[in-house]
Amino acid sequence: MVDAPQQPERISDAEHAVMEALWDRAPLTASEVCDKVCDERSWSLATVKTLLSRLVAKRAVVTEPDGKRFLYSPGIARESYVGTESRRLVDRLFGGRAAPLFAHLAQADALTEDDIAEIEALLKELKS
Amino acid sequence: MVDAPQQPERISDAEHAVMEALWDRAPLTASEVCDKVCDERSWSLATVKTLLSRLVAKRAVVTEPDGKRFLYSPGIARESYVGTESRRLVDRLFGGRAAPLFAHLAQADALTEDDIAEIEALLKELKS
DNA sequence: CGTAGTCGTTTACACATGTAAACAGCTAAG
DNA sequence: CTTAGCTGTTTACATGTGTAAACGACTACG
Repeated sequence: MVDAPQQPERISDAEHAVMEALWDRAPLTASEVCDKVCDERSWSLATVKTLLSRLVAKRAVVTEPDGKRFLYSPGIARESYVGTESRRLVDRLFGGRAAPLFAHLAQADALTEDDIAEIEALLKELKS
Repeated sequence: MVDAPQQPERISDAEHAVMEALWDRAPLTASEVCDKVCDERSWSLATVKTLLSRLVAKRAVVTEPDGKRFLYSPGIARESYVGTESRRLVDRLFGGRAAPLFAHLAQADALTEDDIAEIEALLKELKS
């Protein structure tokens, strides 16, 4: 084990868009990834290739050879990424407590009727 | 009005630490800010001065002359910053909906008993 | 009156990020 | 066989960020 712990390296905004494409469907080739993201963000294929390389370097994306080219797949679960990022925000802005975040969203009218209903349901489940 | 809309410029991680100091108490001099943050992050006064300048440039911090030096105060409300950042996260990771964020926190055991109780109370209030 | 300390400002420099062109290798079509 | 078209890799360059030293102005102590 030369490489053991490997705390998750930070994924940038642009890189994140690429990850989303791969989380949605994988494995994909570089140009397939581009097809999925390039119109939205108006990137060139070159840009996507750079981002993919960087993600591979960070081990956030893994490759598998397919003939002469590569197929790219996520190297980390979306769950895990979302977890780290949410935790980061809650720690930085709400002292690590989730309730103040919730309070803030409520106060900012960021909660729809549906949100409220769903959260209520989840709460009920948590107490069972 | 030369300058009207001014969408909030991004505040970096290090800058954020300085903002927290000023949100906690203001106005402060540069070295007072340093006193509050420099041990935690082991920064030099020089670093704090740089961060303050950048924040002033971004208009996230405002200055008021006090004799020969400046007193620094937040130029944006913490509320507002927290709002933007929370929104960013919810948009990027949860499709703009708050319920999935909540679901995620619940599933990741990031909710304490107290959180749950508080959220329940808030929900009750929302429905009144 | 010099000089040590304290301000804010300028300059510095390495690394991250956004964005992409250039290049080298290979394959498929003429 | 040449060449157009894909690959992935290398190189590029501007801007942002973390971190700080250097500098110039001023004040207060000796």
